This record gives sequence, C-alpha cells and structure tokens, in this order.
Amino acid sequence: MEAKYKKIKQSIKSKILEGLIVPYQKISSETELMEQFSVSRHTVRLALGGELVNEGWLYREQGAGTFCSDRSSLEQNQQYELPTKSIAIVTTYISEYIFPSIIRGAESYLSEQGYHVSIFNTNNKYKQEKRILTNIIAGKYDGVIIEPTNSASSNPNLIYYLDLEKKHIPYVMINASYEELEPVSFMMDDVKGGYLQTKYLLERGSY
Amino acid sequence: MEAKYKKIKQSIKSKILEGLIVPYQKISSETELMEQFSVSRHTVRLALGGELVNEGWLYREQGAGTFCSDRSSLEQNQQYELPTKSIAIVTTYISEYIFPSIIRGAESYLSEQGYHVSIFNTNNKYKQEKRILTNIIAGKYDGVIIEPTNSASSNPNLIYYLDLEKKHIPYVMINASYEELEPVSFMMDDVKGGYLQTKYLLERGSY
DNA sequence: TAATATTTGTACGTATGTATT
DNA sequence: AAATACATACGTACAAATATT
Repeated sequence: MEAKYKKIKQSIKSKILEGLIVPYQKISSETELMEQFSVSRHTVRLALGGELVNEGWLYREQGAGTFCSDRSSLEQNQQYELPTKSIAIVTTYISEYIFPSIIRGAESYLSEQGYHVSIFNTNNKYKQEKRILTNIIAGKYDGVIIEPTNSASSNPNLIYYLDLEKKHIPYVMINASYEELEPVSFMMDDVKGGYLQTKYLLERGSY
Repeated sequence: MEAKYKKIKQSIKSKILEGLIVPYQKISSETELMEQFSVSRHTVRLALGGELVNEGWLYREQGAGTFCSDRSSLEQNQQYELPTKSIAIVTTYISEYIFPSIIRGAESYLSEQGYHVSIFNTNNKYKQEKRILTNIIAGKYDGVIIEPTNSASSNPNLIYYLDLEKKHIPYVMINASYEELEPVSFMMDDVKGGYLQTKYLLERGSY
C-alpha cells in the first residue's frame, strides 16, 4: 500500500468504519484533502472516485461536496423485502378484449388503496397456468383475479385453486366458474365489473 | 451522455453485451483507444478504470492489457429461482395513454417467446417506485421496461437502477433517461417502440 | 539471457465547465 | 454575483509489470 491515493482511501474508509464519519456527513473537500495529504488534486480524485464511491462508501454531489453514504440499506442487499400488497391478474391473452377494461377497472381502485398490480397471461395453456398459480400460492400475492384456462372444460389445475382457498388467498374468476369450487366466483368483463370485483377482493382479503 | 469517456464506456459495454468481445479476450490498449476515439489517455483511463472494472465487465493486468471478464460465474451467484422468465413493465399510471400500446407491443413479442409480463404502476411516486424496484432486484424478474418516476428531475431511486446494473438485470427506460445510468436507455412510446424495446431487452438478456 | 518495447499504474500540472452554496 | 466544489479533459513524466525480440 505504498501508493499515496491508497493511503487516502484507507484513511477515509477507516474513519467511516470507526464511526468518525457518519452517514450523510460531508467530508473534507478535494482542496482540503490536497493540503491534508500534500498531494495533487488528481491523486485525491483517484482516492475518492474509485472504489469508495463505487462500493457505496461515499457519494458525491457536484457543487455541494462529498458525503458519507448510508450503507445500512445497501448492506441488506440480499434482504430486499417483498412489497406490501400485490394483486395478480391472470388472463388467457393479455391482448384480448377483456384485458384493457378489466385492468382499468381494477387499477383505478387498487391504486387508491396502494396496491400493486401484476399481470400474467396463461396463453390459455394449463402448464403456464399451473406455473402462475404455484407462484401465487408461494405467497407473493395477496389476491388473484383470474380468467381460467379453457373456461368451458374441466381444469387439471383445480387442485391449485383449492390451494388458494387453503391459503386464504382470495380470488375472483372472470368469464368462468367451476362447480367444484366454492368461492367468490363471478362472470364479468367490463370496467365496472373490474372495479367491483377488485373491491370485493380487497374486502375479502381483510380477514 | 455527452461526456467523451461515457461514450467510450458505453461502446465497450455494448460490445461485451453483443458478444463482440468475449471473456478473457484482450481489448484495445489505452494507446489504441486514444487513437480510435481521438482523446487523451486520461479520458481513456477514465472510461476503463471506473465502473467497467469495478462492476466486473473488465479486468486489467499491468504490463499485459485490459481483458473482458468472465461474468458467467458471477451471475450464477444470484441464482434466479424462477422456472420461467418474467419481464416487469413499470409505468407511472397504468391507465395512461402509453400503457395499452406499450403493453400490446411488448406482449405480442413476449408471448411468442414464452415470457410472463408483470405490470406495476408507481403512481409517479418515488416510494412506490422504490418498492417495485427492490422487488425486481430481489430476483424475480429477468428484465425491466420502466417509465421512471418524475422523468425530468433527479431520481432518489437511482441507486436501485444501479443495483439493476450490478445484478445484470437488463432494463429499458421509456419516456426518460438518466445521465447517471449507462445502460440500454431509449425514449419511445408507441406500439412499435414497445415491440422493439422488448426484443432488445430479450437479446440483451441472453448473454 | 538480456535488452527493448509495450501496457498499465501512479502522480503531477493546467484549464475549463457545471452545479451548488 | 461571487465563491466553492465536483466534473471533464487536455498535457507531461516516470514506475512497474509484462511481452517481445
């Protein structure tokens, strides 16, 4: 570590680790560091602009100064939490006629409530529907609006719908209903329907 | 992205993403890059020595040269548990005018490729945008098409966009771009745009 | 083996631009 | 308006590691 700029880096890094520099605190300016370490500005910038910024120790604001980063959020990088509430809307084909109206109806209510909307299309294939359902059941979503695959015939994924019920994940069907299933099941396809179904979904979700 | 060194960075990054430069391949020397781009050595080093090395795109060996990193091992560390591929589309208001066209353009291509589309709306609020971005970073998605919040001003969530880059999650911006960000960044808002951006995203995703 | 050339690393100087205070 | 602070970009020189002759 004979390089001058590396000594400066280590000095600053140490102060951060020791708590002598705390998040959002302004550190010495480039000019001041030049004097403190008796080096050129180029060397100071070599020290500041490299890893210290890139690895999240410092951040710089042109005209303002160089500041200590708040690493608390960054260190939990592996621990990104899931968002608060998400509703999944599953359709057979996203480009289908029902799509825009359902989405608009649902979104106008959900956005008021601070929910997220995730949209999936099954391509009317059971395999995809299964994958989506298992994904939803895994716990990522708090409610489901679904247009079941092959509405008319029996659905091999019924077991997953039953799982939804077991997990108390409220769901609403559009354009279909299965006799085997107890739950909230409608048949609607317009804007008002989207809104009402969504509202219903959220009310059910609060038990 | 008017800075000379940023253009050089982007040029090199693109060649890596496009496969024109493969892992362990030696790239042009600093002297050659000086001539190719008609800039000083200082500017070349500004381009090479920053994020490109720090984020694992390049590695340098004194006396030998600058080489393309092998990122395959790095990427497998952030194991995607997803059985299938998902693309997230983030807009400010789902009901906005750009939404239907973007969705249709994107979906028409994505459904061919067997991808899922998830849609989020930020309500043009940083807090929601942050929640969505952290969710995406958590590894559920393989690509992002995003209309950034408050396109015009600086975005406090820039750090999460940088995280996207670190995690090598390809993303495309619509209706905005930030100078602080290197990557694939466009400005489009029609159906064809949605299609092209999506196609681009998938091609980038296959490195 | 030895000398030379190439390539990246460190460090200095200077100037101007841009953003903030 | 002026001062401060970081950003970009030109230049030079020499050191250190590697590659080539």
